[in-house]
Amino acid sequence: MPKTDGIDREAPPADAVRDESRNPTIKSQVSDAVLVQKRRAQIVAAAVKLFSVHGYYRTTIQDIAREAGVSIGLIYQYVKDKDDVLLLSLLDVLETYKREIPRALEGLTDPLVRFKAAVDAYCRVVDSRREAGVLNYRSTKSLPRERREIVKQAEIETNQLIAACIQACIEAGLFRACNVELVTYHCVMLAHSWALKYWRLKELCTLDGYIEEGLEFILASLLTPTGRQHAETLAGSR
Amino acid sequence: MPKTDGIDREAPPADAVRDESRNPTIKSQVSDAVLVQKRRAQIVAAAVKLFSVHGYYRTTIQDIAREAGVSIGLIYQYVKDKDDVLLLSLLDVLETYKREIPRALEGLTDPLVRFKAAVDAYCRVVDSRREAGVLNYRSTKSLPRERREIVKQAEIETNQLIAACIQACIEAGLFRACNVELVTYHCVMLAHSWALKYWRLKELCTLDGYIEEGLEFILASLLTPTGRQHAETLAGSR
Amino acid sequence: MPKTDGIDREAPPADAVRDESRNPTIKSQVSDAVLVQKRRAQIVAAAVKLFSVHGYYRTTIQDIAREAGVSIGLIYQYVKDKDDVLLLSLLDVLETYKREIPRALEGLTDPLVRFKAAVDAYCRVVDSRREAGVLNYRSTKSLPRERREIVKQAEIETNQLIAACIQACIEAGLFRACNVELVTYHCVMLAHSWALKYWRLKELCTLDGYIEEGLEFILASLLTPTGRQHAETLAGSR
Amino acid sequence: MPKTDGIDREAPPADAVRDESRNPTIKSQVSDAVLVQKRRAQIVAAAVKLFSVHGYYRTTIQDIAREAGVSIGLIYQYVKDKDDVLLLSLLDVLETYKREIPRALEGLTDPLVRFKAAVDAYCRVVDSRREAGVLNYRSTKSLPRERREIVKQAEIETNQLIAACIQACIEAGLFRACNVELVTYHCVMLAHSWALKYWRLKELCTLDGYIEEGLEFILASLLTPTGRQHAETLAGSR
DNA sequence: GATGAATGAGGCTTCATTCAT
DNA sequence: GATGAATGAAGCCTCATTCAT
Repeated sequence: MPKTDGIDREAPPADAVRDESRNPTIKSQVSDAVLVQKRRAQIVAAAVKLFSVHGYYRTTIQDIAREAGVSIGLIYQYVKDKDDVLLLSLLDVLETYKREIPRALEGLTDPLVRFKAAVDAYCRVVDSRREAGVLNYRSTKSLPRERREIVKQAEIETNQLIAACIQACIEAGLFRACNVELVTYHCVMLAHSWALKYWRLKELCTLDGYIEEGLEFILASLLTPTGRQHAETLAGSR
Repeated sequence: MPKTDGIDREAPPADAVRDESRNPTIKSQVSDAVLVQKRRAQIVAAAVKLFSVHGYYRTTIQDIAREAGVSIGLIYQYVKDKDDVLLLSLLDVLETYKREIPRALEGLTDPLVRFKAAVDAYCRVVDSRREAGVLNYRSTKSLPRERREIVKQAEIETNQLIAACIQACIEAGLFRACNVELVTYHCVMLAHSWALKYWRLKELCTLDGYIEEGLEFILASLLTPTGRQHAETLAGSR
Repeated sequence: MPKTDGIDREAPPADAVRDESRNPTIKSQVSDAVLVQKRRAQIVAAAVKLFSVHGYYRTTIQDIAREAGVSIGLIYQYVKDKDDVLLLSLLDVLETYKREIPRALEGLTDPLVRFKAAVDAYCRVVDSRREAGVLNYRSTKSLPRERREIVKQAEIETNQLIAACIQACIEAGLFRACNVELVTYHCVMLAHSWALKYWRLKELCTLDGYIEEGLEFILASLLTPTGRQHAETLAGSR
Repeated sequence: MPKTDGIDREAPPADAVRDESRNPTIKSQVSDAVLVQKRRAQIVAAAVKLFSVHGYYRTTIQDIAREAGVSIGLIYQYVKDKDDVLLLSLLDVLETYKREIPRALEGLTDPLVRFKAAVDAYCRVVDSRREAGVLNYRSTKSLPRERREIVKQAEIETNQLIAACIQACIEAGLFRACNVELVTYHCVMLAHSWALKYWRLKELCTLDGYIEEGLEFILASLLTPTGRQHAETLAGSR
């Protein structure tokens, strides 16, 4: 597990590894790597948008082609299946998480600050692509088992970003010893719930309020007396 | 049943209203109410099972008919649409929640005990129909808006069962003042998460451990000093 | 191998066995056996006609449906695949051979007469469904290996009808000892060639002439002196 | 009709005529004749191979391009159509026959020897390109009528090579008078059958045995008493 | 009330062909 | 001359729904 500030140094390699292990699974008939990148981005952008609104099954390849401004045939040069488009789409969303959380941590060193920033960032990325976030819950099961695993793996990797922050807090004596991955899930579900239950939550509080309240909830259980003091200091100096 | 101010007095009527407002939307060509009840149960049982495993779109009416041991034509005598079957199925799952939670509260009077029992029960019902629980997340959006509302309404009503317990604890001075419905969602998502992330959680802890840890998490934030004392007393007397 | 007059007594059972072993390979979603029989006959009749004229790949399921006067969907209730339709079609043609040759032998007892009648009948059935006969040569390879085997098996069984006649002639001392199955193929190809090369043969001779000349060709090589005498006696008494 | 040794003198012109009448129908966008020749050979070699194995319709232009080691676009510079590729492929096979049979006759003068050599050669070329030989039976009908005629014409020309030998035997008094072209077809089908029924024949005899037996079969019917004596003399002197 | 055969619109996917580079 | 990315018409097949028995 990374220490206080080693997190963002660890993440990129993990990212690279995932990418390496993922792209081979989806072969394109086109060899030009740059073009593949570009076209797939085009296709996925359209797909995520449509899948988010209408769901996987109600969205046709025709729809995606039209939205992306390309022909149906073109899609099939960059993708084997409609399933492929879904996989790419789901991964694209998870990718966003993995890109944005580290960005929010840049320059931050205090473990508690980093933890709060990470959860805050997670909630905000989810908010920024709310429908897309729900997509994972709706459609992952539409994938064949093997591909489902790829998605799960990507989720676990994103979770690591949070887990590392928690771990750092524990090691700094700010958090009590706890089941790190389980606590991570509490944080993850806090973020996801915002998207999953947005239809109701939006009537109960603002995103800011939601995050603040959620963090307090989590911290109440995790902070050690030392951690609590540290938190108050931070609050005071703000 | 909670005391305080009548929440439980609100629920049953709500139930009745929901039922009244629901069944009329799904008309059967068959008039004999008992038969309708029986046939629908048969159909829904098959549907929930298949939807849970294969998803809504991958399950055909033919599949459902075969699983239910009836003919295709029969299904269309008790249901207008494939959508109807989905709605009925989703409501059936929510129904279970609404049936089981009150059962777990029977005979309990202490507010804190009731709260814990409610959350515990919720987690356990969800666990008992894990796949079915996920179904709501996967397929609710496949429903036309109007019907989606019915499902949301049913969810809100289930939430009331938890909310009432929280409210009671607050009124008994055991919980701090809080946004009741928001906290309810924390509890609800605790239960739902068990199903949604079962693939990973099952490797991190047992259901018992999950519930216990989850409750502690929530209580850490909610209990007042009084509540904390009360909780310790309860633990001691156990 | 059947004796002089046992042939037609053996064929039917063989037929039955093949049928039993064939139908299970093609499952229908409809259970009513009579209806399946009727519908398949309808579909196959249309398919053979169209395949014969336009070939397998140029014929669409739509075409077949239209020709058969049924809907596309109906076809798929009696057949799994377009491949299935092809298999059924090919077998249907072979079936005709297996039905017509024994019919031509009914009541005939003299081995040489029977042999000539068998070859004659074969040539005439082929002529009666010329295009369909060619279909086997054009399209059998379009079938997956396993199904190709079924067709080959059916061909071998048809060949047995000829082979039995040859065998009987040998046993009666009319034909010299020879590689029965190989000679059978000469006879079979005589018949098939009429269809395969009809475009040219029809300008060289009539079917009657073709058969007569072909039989003479074959008999010239096979008849023993005894056989030759017997043949002349037959010719004289005619 | 050519005499004893005029055959190979006649063939080339016929060849040239056919070539003249064929190539114009298939226009290339490339003008350099040598290059056209080379590229087409490359394309056809790949096509024959793939068509033989997978059939015409299951083979894509992409497959052919890959097998030939050229681009898709290049193919369309040397060919108008996929149909064109098929025509070229079918003719290529027939070409082989027309090249190999005369080669087998080189230096032979005795009519009976020449006849046997011709049939023997035909059977052996067919054997050497068995799958390709079958291709003509499978795919000629996939061609539009006009082009089908070109293929038929090419077949008739190949037949002439055999017909000439038969004619020579008749004129030498070795064969009885007979319908030369019809008998030619018996010979042609003997050769073709080896490919068409190879799946079964290969289990009944060797190619050598097949040819020998086949020739005896044919000769039994054709040889005059003189011819028969001649044949025995040849056999004795061998 | 129950059945299940029949329908056909609509989706996914392939692949011959074109054309800009 | 050569390339291969792009196109989109067309085919196979599925499956919700109907209706005659």
